[in-house]
Amino acid sequence: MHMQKAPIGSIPVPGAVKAGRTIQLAPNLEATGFKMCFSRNEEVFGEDEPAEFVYKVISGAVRTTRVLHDGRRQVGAFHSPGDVFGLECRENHRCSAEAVVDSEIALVKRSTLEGLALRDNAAACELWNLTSRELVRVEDHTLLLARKNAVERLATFLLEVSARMPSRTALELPMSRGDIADYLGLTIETVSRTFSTFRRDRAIGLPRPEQVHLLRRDYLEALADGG
Amino acid sequence: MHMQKAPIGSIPVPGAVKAGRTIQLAPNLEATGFKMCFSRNEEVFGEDEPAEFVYKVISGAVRTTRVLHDGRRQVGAFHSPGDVFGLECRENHRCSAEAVVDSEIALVKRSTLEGLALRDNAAACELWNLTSRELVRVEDHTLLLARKNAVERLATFLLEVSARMPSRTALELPMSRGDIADYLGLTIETVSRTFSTFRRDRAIGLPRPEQVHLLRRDYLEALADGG
DNA sequence: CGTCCCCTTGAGTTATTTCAACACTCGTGG
DNA sequence: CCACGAGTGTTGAAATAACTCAAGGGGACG
Repeated sequence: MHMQKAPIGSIPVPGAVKAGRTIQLAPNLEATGFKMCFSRNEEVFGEDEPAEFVYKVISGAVRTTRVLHDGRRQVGAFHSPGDVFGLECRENHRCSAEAVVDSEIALVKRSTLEGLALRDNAAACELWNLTSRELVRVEDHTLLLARKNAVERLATFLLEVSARMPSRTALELPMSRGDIADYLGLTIETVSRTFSTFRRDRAIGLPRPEQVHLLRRDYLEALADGG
Repeated sequence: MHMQKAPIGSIPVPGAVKAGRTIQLAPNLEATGFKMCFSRNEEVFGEDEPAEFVYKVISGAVRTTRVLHDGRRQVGAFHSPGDVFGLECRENHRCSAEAVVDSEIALVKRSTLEGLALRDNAAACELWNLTSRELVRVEDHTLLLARKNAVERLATFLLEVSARMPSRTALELPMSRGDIADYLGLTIETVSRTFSTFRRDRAIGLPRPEQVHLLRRDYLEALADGG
């Protein structure tokens, strides 16, 4: 729909779009594409829009979301630099995607990839791999949503973020409490209260809402595994 | 582990294993495999076991489950005749699978499929497709688990089952209330009470616990979509 | 006929949500 | 420089959806 319009109209830095670049989506998967910049909370693509591109986070962070009719929202995933997202088997996107903070994102035409997959067997396997890994992540998340309580969910979340960070103990959370709540199937208040519980128990340091220090990783790990 | 032992030792009907059959896993994906019979609640494969085979339900029904350390269980999926399951990108299974009722299941060696995927591009795309469709299903399920209440969850479940049934209004549920509860992230009691609520509201008929008649599909659909 | 298993129902409990108030940060403009 | 307002996060108190515990019903089966 506005695939062509909104993103281009929203580039914070002129000249941020550079066509003809080679984008590496996976170890054995390169394709021609371009980069774009998205500002905080800007939509990368919307639910039900034609899935024309596949995306990769270069810098920043992206969330994918879905909403029920009455506005209840779910955040399906947070994507960090290096992550591929928007890879669909349907013609239309099944979720929307927004930049959590100002982000640089690489785009590759979906038709380019499909053509590649038909010719190049290694490419097809890489695409399968990307989808498989996403499936693993989502399945882990369903276990969290189905059977873990608030404390266990937040502990799992913090360790998940930590695993994708350069520093494993000093976390910088780019997303808001609301985003975390919608990711974990909780409310903002419960997330906030649980952060406070962890701080009171000296499991984390919380100098600022977005800065988390993991003081007792073992404590969080025990919680995350549901014991 | 007991991939070789337990299944073979558990065939209810002698001669149920027939080697050398051609199994059709998808429209353009056939491979040599064999069929086996599993009795009610018998394990098809266990969590963390080497993923040696890929499976397809011929008749009956299969559930995949995962458990937390303290025994809390989640049912990740119910598989009906025609469904492929156990297709993993890791070396080991990430969940266990059990027959919900006496079931006939086709097995294909994973290595056979991988060899096929490397040679045949159409086959690789079919495998990717299978994984993608599973991802779609699991993502829908996370929205249910994250943001729907008990009534909406059960309404969604009934419509989901109905969509895969020959008769769309007279459902025969092969799984127990406990299985449904673990699939929907609820307790047995809540599932049972919600069934009763639907019956009281004349949305379903419930002559026996496992027989459900959808009397007011529109009513259930409105609930399932969260409005 | 008794036992086992599953399902249902009731009553009381609890984790989480809801509603409400307040604190903090950060621009903006007087 | 300070006042102001918007946005975000925290905390308290009350409400509630779902859970837990407990009892009883109904088939299936030996």
